[in-house]
Amino acid sequence: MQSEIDLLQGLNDKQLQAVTLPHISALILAGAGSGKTRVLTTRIAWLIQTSQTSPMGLMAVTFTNKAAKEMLTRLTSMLPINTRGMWAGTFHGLCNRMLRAHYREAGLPSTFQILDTADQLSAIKRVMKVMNVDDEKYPPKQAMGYINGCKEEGLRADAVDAYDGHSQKLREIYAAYDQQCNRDGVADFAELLLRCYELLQREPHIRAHYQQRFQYILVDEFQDTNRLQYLWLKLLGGAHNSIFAVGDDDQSIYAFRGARVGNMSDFQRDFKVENIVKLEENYRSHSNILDAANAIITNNTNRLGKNLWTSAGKGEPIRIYEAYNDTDESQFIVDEVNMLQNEGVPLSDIALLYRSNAQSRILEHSLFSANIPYRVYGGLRFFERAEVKHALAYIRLIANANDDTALLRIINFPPRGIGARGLEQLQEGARQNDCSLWQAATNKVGEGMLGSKGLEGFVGLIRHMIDQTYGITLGEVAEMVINLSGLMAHYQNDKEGEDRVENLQELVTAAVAFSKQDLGNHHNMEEDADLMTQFLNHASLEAGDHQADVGHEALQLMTVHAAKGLEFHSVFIGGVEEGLFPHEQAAYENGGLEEERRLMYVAVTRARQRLYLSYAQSRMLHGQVRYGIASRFIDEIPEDLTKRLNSKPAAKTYATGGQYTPAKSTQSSYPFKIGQGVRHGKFGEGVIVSYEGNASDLAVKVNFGSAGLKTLMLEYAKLEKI
DNA sequence: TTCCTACGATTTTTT
DNA sequence: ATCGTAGGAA
Repeated sequence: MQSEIDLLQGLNDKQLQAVTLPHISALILAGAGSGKTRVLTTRIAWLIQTSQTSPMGLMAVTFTNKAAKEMLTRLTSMLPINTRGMWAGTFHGLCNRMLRAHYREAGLPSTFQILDTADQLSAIKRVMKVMNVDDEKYPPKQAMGYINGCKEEGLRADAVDAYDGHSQKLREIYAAYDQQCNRDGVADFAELLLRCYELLQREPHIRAHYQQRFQYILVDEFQDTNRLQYLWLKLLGGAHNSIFAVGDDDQSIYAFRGARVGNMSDFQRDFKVENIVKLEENYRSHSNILDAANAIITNNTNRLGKNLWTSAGKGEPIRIYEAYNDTDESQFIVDEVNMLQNEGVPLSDIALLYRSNAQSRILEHSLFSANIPYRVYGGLRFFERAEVKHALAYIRLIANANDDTALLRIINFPPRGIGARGLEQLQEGARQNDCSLWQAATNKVGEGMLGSKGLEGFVGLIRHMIDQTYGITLGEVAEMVINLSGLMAHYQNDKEGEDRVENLQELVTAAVAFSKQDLGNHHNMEEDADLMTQFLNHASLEAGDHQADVGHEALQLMTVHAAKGLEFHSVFIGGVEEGLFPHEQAAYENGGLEEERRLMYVAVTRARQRLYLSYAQSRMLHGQVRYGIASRFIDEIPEDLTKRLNSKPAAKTYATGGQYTPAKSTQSSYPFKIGQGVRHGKFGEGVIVSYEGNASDLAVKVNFGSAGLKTLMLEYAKLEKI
């Protein structure tokens, strides 16, 4: 057993202060690269080692499975404890666990399944169809956003305000959707949190149980919590427990999905936090990089206030490159990457960051031509792939035949002659008897209805599968399902189906691995759902990681969002242009620009040694040429921290691209930046949102608020800066 | 039932 | 440009 001294060794004063705080609620403002995870894990280790609590007496909450895993890994390297059974995980994972343990009180079947986003959307479409809602007027995606938004605010349909016909209809859809989920015995992601919150609120003895148990609650990335998550924490934190919240308001980049930075100040107020511990010493980057990051973020208002510093030297200047178009930009990046490689920097320690995924294509193209191995993060995760979801849907039906979402996914896949009419009859039957589609199907088959051969086959198949399941392992179940369902044969016959066949095999492997890993995991009988259900949960809650992990020897390409929490020797940020970064869409949103700036702050602070910023005078976007100017964020970096790799815009001629004429001087083409406030004779005051057209025929899109969004020819509009 | 075409949208993303 | 979806034709 290591001594306390060992545990605390090497911490700086602030870190030490944070780690050894007494049993009070505290807010740790942890800047980028300030050792946040270390503080969090050391705090846990210290609490346990000094016997202030046991591994069972605390709860640690994170946003991603990756963060949870890393925390536990580090913890076991500090203390020889078994972390299995510890309440450390994501909000969703922990809520799921509570709901499983108290499924009766929560009003859920013991085998309830979790809908991922795609499942949820199809469930909503289904409800809307039953309700005969015009999906032109109410796009299902929008309805989903509405429903999730409400749930994340902690509101059920009956508690939501509806002002007009439109919102009343949405509320109706919400109510009907919840009803359908209840009947199917399924819960979407937001439902896990809301139902758990309601459970704790409604059942005093359950609430008391957990409040007594979790005397210490630790929360990571607190700035990303939404309202419901905060309410949930508040409920669990109770009156006597301590919540140790770690976060960084400057790195809040998820407001668009409901994160409320305001939770940080609410927390201070509600939990009477006296001291905020600020971790400002950065162990990652040289000071030029940090100074640039500080200079950028200073332009935001309403910050809790924090300034990163380092004892490392100034380091290299920030390199800025102005490309004349996107091809030039990616070529520049390729050249520099080659140089870095020659200098001995491993490819996996170099990252190409961009604001939007669309930017990766051209980079990939250049990298491919230059034979540089790269890895792009993002896209579909393993458990989200169609073939995997199909196989899982069969398993879901075995676990809970009332799961209509699962049934609809595979009732006719692989094709077995159940077409639209047959399905409609089935749904009608289900509606009349107010039962699940499966029950309707068995009824129909039981009655010996004619003309439903396909249906008969399907019901027989599922029943057969259920029979087969008894007494075999999870891996064997997976194997049995992909074979009996015909999925495997279907993809084997498809000449494009090679990858899919592999993924199905991989699913069997995953199932086998899961049951092995799970063998040692049966401590707690009360929350011991059967293995199949656990595996399905695992598939929904951990669809696989989007974020980079142990890099193979490949260049790392990802969005800035995906780069949060990571660091690299060298970082390229591409497309640092007005309209792209900050993104033009952000100009519409309240506080959108500040979030973009925080995003830039996150991007900049990923670099240890070297940082490149590049922008292009023109770029292909949505099949059209767009002209851009350098992002305001570049202007916000003091000149003396930067080095222009090519001379400044003015009268530059481009030797590399003789066939192109450079765009006009940015000065004359773009009198206004995106986001600039303007006044118009007729429409009043507005904000420049984007540019359209080419340099000789330039139009601006201006958001005039009440007067709406207008596209104006710059030449005639007579706009005035305000 | 399957395949093709036309249309629309297209910031960021975890669970 | 390009991708996914929805709806119609073979």
